[in-house]
Amino acid sequence: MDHRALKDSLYPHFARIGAALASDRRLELLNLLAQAPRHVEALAAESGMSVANTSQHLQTLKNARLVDAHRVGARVEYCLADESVARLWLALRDVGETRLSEVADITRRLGLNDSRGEMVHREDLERLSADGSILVLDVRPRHEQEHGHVRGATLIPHDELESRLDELPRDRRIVAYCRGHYCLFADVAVDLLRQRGFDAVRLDGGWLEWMVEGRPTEAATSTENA
Amino acid sequence: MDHRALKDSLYPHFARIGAALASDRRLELLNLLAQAPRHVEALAAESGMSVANTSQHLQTLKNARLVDAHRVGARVEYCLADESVARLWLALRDVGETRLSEVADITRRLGLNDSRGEMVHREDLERLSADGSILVLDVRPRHEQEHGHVRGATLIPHDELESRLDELPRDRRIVAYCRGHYCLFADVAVDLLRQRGFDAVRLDGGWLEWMVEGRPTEAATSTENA
DNA sequence: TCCGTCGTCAACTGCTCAATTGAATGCGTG
DNA sequence: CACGCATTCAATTGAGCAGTTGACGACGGA
Repeated sequence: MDHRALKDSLYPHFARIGAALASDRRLELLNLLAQAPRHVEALAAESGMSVANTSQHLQTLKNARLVDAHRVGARVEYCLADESVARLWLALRDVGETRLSEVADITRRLGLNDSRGEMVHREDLERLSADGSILVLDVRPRHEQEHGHVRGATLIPHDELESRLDELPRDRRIVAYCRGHYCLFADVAVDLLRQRGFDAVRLDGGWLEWMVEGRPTEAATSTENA
Repeated sequence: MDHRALKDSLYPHFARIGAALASDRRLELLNLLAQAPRHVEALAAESGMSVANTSQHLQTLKNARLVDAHRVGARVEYCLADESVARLWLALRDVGETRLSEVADITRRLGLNDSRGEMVHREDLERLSADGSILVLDVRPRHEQEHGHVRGATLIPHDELESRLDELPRDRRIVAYCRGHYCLFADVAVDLLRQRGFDAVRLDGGWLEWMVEGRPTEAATSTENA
């Protein structure tokens, strides 16, 4: 039956997506783009690749329809195509975490477990933030904050934190977050804040997990997404 | 900082998983294994590959920790490693459906849209089944049914359906399901049942989607998973 | 309008992977 | 204890991808 033939013609298309995910460089680019759109040169700098190589990988991702590109003045800005792509990347990471022992080893050596006992979970954050018992602190780089952040969060990039401590309250717990599971900005921030006498913990996960779960967000100054 | 180096050493591991997903043959094997465990020869037959080739691809999947293998008598049975792998495969399919126009084209030519207006959604099925207003019918191959099925479903493999129509009620709606989104068993079954005067519709999705969402299931005769 | 900058394309090399064939391994059975 | 079957391994071929270098194209600013 040709139904069979048609159905089998689907798999090569899905395999195209798999092929796009088969390179560590491209996954790194996807991870960066999951935080905020960026132009090629920035992606090259942040990933440590040559511009030409970065461009090639971006073409591959674009052909697999995982990212979109559009010109902004002289530059070309790339962004994640869709929230389903972010979910795919999280699903891939989840399989790696649960199934690849090497990933668990590296995670342990990153010290990501040390503070595990003291994390606030995402489902609790909205309530705690709403009743004013905590302050939510975003310590990601500025342009990622501007592209979108947890609704109501205070925005202080990690490299400005030390000089802006006077903006933070000493009578409330501070919950810091950054890009996501493997990002250390929030851990570093929590360490600093504690040394200075603040009551600080990090959020379980980060912007990526928050957004994919459809929790309330806002961008720059205007509000979106109830 | 070596934190950076450690973090970057994660990506190659995730890319291993991506590489395992980069072949249409392997995705077909994964899709089959997502229904029920199988031995190599059965997988080779169902996928139309040589046994040696099938075995090689299974090794690749096993090295990426996406499937597990264990001996059963003279044979080696392969099964999906984890439910997170099923979620990954669904996430991949979802990106393909929303982003690849070719996939949408093929889906349309499969006629999967024709009956879309008449599908029962998964979140409604439990309720309808519990209060006895419908009968849930599983038309997948027998050994897939035995490995697990929707709790309370009636099990009639598609190739036995015509000869077992007397087991089905004429005073209740029948909701048929099969493997999942791209599987046609349920569509064929619904057509047949309607020709014979039954009130039949198909379920939106199938076993794969049902299981991944954690809905009630049972295996063979014994019950599990509340 | 011309120049400088940003990004892409083309060509090339080294490597990895898919599939085939044929041989070897390991298990259950007689 | 050896035979037979299911599966895996080894070796080979051809195709395809990663990364570099250098040239080209497109846009904004002066």
